[in-house]
Amino acid sequence: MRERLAEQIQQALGRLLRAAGDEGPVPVVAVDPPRQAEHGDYACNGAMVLAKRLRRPPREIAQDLIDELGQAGGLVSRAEIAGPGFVNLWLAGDRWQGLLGSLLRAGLDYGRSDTGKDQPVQVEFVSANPTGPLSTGHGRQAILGDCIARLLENAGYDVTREYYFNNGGRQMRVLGDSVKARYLERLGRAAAPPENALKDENEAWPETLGGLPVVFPRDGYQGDYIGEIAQGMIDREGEGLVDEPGEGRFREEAESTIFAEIRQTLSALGIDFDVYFSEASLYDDGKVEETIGALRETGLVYEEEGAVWMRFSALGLDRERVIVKSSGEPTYLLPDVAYHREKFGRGFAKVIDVQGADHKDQGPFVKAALQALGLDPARVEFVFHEFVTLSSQGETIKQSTRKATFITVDELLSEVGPDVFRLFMVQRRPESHLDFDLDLAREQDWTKNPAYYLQYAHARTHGIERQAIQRGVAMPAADEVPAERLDLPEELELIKKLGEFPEVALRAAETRAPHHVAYYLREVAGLWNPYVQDKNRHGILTEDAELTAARLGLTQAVRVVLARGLDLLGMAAPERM
RNA sequence: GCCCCCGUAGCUCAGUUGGAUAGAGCAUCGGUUUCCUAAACCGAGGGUCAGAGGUUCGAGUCCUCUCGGGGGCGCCA
Repeated sequence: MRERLAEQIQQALGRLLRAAGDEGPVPVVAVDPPRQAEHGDYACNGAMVLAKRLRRPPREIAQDLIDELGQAGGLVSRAEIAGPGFVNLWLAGDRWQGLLGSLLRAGLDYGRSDTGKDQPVQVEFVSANPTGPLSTGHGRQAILGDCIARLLENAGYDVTREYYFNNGGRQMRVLGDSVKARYLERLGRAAAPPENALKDENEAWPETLGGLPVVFPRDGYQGDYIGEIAQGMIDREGEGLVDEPGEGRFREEAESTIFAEIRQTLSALGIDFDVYFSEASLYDDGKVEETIGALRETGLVYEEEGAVWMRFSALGLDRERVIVKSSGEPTYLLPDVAYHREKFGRGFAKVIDVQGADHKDQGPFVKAALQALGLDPARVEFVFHEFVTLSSQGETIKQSTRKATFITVDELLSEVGPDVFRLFMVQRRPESHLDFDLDLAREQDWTKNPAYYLQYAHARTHGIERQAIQRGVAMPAADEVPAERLDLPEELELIKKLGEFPEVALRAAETRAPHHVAYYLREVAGLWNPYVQDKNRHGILTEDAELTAARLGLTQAVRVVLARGLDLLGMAAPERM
């Protein structure tokens, strides 16, 4: 409806320009729902945009525009000039009610679009290395990535969810060494480092303690889960592994155990990945070697101090980077470039990498390297999200990754459940810091907890239906809703709001910003809940059968939008609570 | 020192890609109601949009500078 109106306006503006002898292109003008309802259903700024080109006052042009627009094919019932030259437009009364019919006919397809037309898109997110349980920051990324994927699917894209994990390199060696150290400690063959030395990097680190060697790495992983993995190995293998290197069985055991737990956590969040991609496979398949070769051909690779560098300054960046260390081991950057080459090879039209703010600096280097390789860097898009803090009683809960005193996703989930978790994690725009208010999240009162507020609004539509059935009234079929009977201001406002859903979903997809959906749902629920509650003025189930059918139709429409919106956020839409 | 993000009500945050009188939740204070879900609904107060310039019909939004917070600037990932 908005498109049709905008089109009419563009054409009218074109006629105005040509009449004034201006053959230039017609500028695209805004046709937006204004903040204030008194300003009409839509407002257009076209007159002000054209003022300079036509060298006439905007209000005069606005009048011409209205004349030219006529009744716009019956779409518009009223048009007014306002303020500096806005044209406020009111749609013909039955247009909104008509919207209700088309919404109901679309049903659960309402709000879908084919913008993506089956284009393959990859969303890569979480990608945490299997060195420990998921932290709240990973949790945010998991929800953000999954919601972006859902939004893209809703827009018709063929989405692949991918998890890239780094299972080579130093971190994994340290992980294996940490487990082995705990293994030896538990067998009485090594001493645990003193607490104060673990907590404070400036404390002395003893070689031996009570006659036993201290083998735990200085930068080892300190979480309790490390000891549990070690204990598991003792239970199964006894002392048979004392001569096994940390890099071997210990590393493997830790990786597989931790990774299984991560997948379990993701599953509890309702997230399924299509592909788990291991960095190691890039080496096994020769992709890393291939990439070095290709980079060398760009002429931007050189050797210095025994390391292999790439001249990124020639690509407009502020410094050079090492791609292969003097030890012969590639840096993180190299397999990352190889990984993106591999992604491109899989034919994705677009590759979206969701990453934490600490990776912000890396994006440009990957893109520059791809460009140097003759690949289109615009096919990669980075979505960076800021960090998460937890607060309670107005105070921030202190967390430290190194000391493993951070709150895990699992711990949080055991308190608040996946739906609350998801909503809280997706309520902020990615580039804002996110303060997770534990007290509000734990709140059971549905009027206070924003997640329950949305879900209850949905459950209420079912509550009304149950009540209707009890009274022998059925929900009306989509084509049998006498929508013209819905003429209360709050009903029209609600219908108008429901009509925004497709635009909101599409915009959220295009801007990779699921929080828009969360805010929109709050608005819908914020209109719907009071409407239902205010039964003194208007019950849903009335003596008037026709009016009741109309209001049940509205109930159904609200249910569709809330159900679809909750689904875009990956939240359950319960029928009762 | 350089780069990126953020700064909006007491608190946590939105702000439709530059539109009209800047919004929501929580908290606070008042009023109504006892219901299709466990109490809900209505209303009020609260703002120099960090600050200063600039761009233009029009700036919370774009540009420059300053201040404050976070992140990054490694042959870590």
